[in-house]
Amino acid sequence: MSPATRKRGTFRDRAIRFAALGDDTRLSLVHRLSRESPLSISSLTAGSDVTRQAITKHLRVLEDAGLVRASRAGRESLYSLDAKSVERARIDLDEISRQWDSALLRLKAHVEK
Amino acid sequence: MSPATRKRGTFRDRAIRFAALGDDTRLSLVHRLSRESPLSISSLTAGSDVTRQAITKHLRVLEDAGLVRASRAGRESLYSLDAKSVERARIDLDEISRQWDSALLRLKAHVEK
DNA sequence: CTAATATGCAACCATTCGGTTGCATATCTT
DNA sequence: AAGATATGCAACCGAATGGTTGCATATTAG
Repeated sequence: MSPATRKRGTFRDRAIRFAALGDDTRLSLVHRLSRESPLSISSLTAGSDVTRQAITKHLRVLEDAGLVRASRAGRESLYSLDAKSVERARIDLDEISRQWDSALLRLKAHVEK
Repeated sequence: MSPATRKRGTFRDRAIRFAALGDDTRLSLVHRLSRESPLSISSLTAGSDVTRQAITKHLRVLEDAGLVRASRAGRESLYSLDAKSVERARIDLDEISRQWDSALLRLKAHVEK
């Protein structure tokens, strides 16, 4: 199933995003791309302690999660952050917080009754 | 290193939180706990399609990431969401978004100059 | 007391993951 | 054209993951 045809909002889809962020190398890539985009695979590899191939794989994971987009420019592959996808992850966390808050309110009301 | 003594804010620490959320079974546990806490392992297992042992392991992962806290009540282990930890994850995403926004502003300023 | 319930511990298994190395290919640069 | 640079592809490897089953133990209910 492609990202486009895949139904939105299942736990799996959301989990894939979080899983992509759930590795320190990838998280550091996301941070770099949030400060400067686009960046090539080589420049992303420079300043990392792993191989270019490892970085390539990580970028692929981020891309599959929709957190990052790639475009070819000559011999370089340039990666940019997809801010929308980061926002989607944030919204997921917001939902959890909201449900928690309202659960607390219900509990409080129940205790006071 | 215990969660308390571990230095805050490294990519690894943040990544561990996201990694804990990066599994659909665990994400669904977090969702349930955000609506109703505390819940026992048994009740969390009911309504899931995996074994109690699997759930136990997942809860342990969530607990190690600080997203959830356990307490014993008689023969039951009761798990609650730790809202602070969810908030911390949200803050991490906010930081990424903010850096992205300011990078965009810098780019815009540069182009207009 | 006895049976049922709730959990813990440990071993085991297949798959995924993060990483490497080696080689091929495409695109500049000179 | 030739060399340097940037990337892609594939095989391989050890460790971590997600899951199971079997058995032991503790607590509560009848």
